[in-house]
Amino acid sequence: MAQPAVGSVVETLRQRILDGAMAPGDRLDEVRLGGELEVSRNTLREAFRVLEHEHVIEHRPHRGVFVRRLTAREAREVYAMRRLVEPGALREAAVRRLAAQQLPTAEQGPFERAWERAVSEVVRAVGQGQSGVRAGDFGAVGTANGRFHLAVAALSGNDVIVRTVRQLLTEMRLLFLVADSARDVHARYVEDNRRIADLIVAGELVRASVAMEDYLFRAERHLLSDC
Amino acid sequence: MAQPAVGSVVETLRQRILDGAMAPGDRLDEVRLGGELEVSRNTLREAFRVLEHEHVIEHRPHRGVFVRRLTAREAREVYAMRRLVEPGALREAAVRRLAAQQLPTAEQGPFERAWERAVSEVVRAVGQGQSGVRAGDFGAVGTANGRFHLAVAALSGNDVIVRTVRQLLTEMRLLFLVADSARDVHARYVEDNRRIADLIVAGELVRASVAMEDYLFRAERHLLSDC
DNA sequence: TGGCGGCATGTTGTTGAACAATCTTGCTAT
DNA sequence: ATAGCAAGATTGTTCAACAACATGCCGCCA
Repeated sequence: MAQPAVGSVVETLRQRILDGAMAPGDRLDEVRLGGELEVSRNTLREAFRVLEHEHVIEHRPHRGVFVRRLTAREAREVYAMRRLVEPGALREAAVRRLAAQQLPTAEQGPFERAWERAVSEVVRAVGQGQSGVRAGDFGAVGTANGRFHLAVAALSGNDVIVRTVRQLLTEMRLLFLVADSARDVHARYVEDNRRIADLIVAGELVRASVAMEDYLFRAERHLLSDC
Repeated sequence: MAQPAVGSVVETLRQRILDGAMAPGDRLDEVRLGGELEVSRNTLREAFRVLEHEHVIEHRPHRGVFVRRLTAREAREVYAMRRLVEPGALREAAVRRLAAQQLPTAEQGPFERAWERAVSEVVRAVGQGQSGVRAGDFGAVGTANGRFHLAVAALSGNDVIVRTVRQLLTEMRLLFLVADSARDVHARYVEDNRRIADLIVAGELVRASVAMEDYLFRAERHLLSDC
């Protein structure tokens, strides 16, 4: 019991589902899964409660839990939400930076170091996406894309925003499981990510915000065109 | 077992906590609470997992679960998020209405009816707030305020937005448990709610969006001035 | 007197078996 | 073919037990 069991069960199941090991609509049998993961039904059920609240699974009383199946409508809703939060996070980052410049010079150093670290994570995610495209590894491209958007959200310095974006990105992965275009939809936008990252590095955060909104509009149209 | 037990335990505990029956920092003892609510420890633990994910309680491994204590920083973060989402929901509502006007006339009727219902819920919440103020019932004012903001979010027609706002409002109630100004902070803004509702009724959704953002800025300053 | 290690105690973490409640399936009788 | 029913399977919940961990107390040593 190095790590509490429920936590690792949650991680295992989430990864299995988001990696496509189980298809949307599949039922998760308590006794079978319990035997497979070597945990009791009670522990498994605690994990189910967490995943249900993450919207990864759906709980139908007395019927079991199922891998969530997202509708086209939900896809539109998630994108609409992302258009509010992600560009907003960049505007938040902009005012945060402005505010930092009016701090006593003693406190500007630590802030600047934290800022550079956050920006470098954005740049790193873009790099991973690019090398993923070159290697033809679309799974890696998808992972890198998630890291990019999470890193951008983190620029806001706002944990509430970050955890909301993380939630939305999880639901996006659920979406890509059923979308035919999932294979190349990420790859197609690696260049967009780079452009946004360039603006961030240049300190042009408001322009980055606009570019992000534009990207989200196009990505939504692209994805919804085939599902 | 008319209703599955876990669900009602979650509701009971959430209500108890948000009504102030337990103070932030209090520990929730598994065996004591289990005896009190007449459920087993396992059932109670499932409920804890849900409430933890709602950020109502905090789980410290091997130590127990505690009523969440929000910091001033988290308060700022929640307000920053609300400033992104709630005005955004009103802008979403604006484009949704514009789009509906270009629908075939056959489908405009149902949309218009649903819209009127949603608007009337906003107006009703304002009325409840006003009568709460007249009666001096601050608890009712707080409840009405929550209903108002949730109803405004619902105008977007976006469930993802609605559930995010619901989550944020829950955390707000946790905030008001410790803020001295909680008593009158809601009452002070009932007039703001009415003004926003008037704009919504008049179809001036973009102006309502701006008024909402302004309101959230002032409410944040007011609340943070004493905590 | 003032820490410091270590045991006693209480609480959480997890299990497995048990049973009730509910859903599903397939059969039967019409 | 279909309505209704019986049998089987699965979920919902409880209980008792024990392992793992945290905390506080007590005496020990300096």
